[in-house]
Amino acid sequence: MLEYSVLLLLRRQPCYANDIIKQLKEADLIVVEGTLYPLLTRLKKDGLLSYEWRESIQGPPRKYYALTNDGTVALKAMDDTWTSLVRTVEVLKLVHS
Amino acid sequence: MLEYSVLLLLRRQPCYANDIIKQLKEADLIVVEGTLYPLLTRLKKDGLLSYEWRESIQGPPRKYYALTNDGTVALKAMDDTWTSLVRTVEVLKLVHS
DNA sequence: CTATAATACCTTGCAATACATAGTACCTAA
DNA sequence: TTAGGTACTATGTATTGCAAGGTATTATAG
Repeated sequence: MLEYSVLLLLRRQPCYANDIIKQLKEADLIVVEGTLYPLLTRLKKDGLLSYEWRESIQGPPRKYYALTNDGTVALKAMDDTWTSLVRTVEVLKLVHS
Repeated sequence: MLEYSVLLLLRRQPCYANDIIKQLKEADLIVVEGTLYPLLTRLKKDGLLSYEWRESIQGPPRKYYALTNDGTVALKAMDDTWTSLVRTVEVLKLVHS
């Protein structure tokens, strides 16, 4: 689900790690560095994300991650998976109430 | 989410492992023995489930698991957590579309 | 010029979860 | 008494998330 959330975020525009953490927090999802960095590295390794270095106004340069074509395809698949999971829970709620 | 699903199932009536696997499959959730048994043991250990042995028509006796009071309380909390997660994803979908 | 603080990225170790696989125990029927 | 089906259990592995600590770059204060 976190992977899915990150891809959703990056659909709009490239972001770097702290951007992502901040935006997830705005959606009530608390994620820390130790979780996000390995996740971004993994998604990059799997070809779903790419990154480019951009200089910062203040501080060291940042890795701005963006969706690749494969990432867009994977995101569509996750859309279906997520929808299916939500539906599963709905069914369980209804049938066993 | 699987934990949540199992508690939802057991809300209606006590079930044993194969019952649960079958009913989850009917809701399009594939779970295998190696996953479910440790999960049931854990929920029992945490006091969310109790079980009683019942004889079977054919084969060895079965452990029928049921929600405890603590389990019912935990289920309510999971309801909120799940609703929150679903809402989070909805927000991410809308804001970043 | 150096030291400090802030920012950004990365690594390591641990715990929890899910799976594959194999194993044990019980019951019925041939 | 043995074979097969059912039910429960145990072990090892991969993945995921977190805590904690570490490295590198930049700006600012002394």
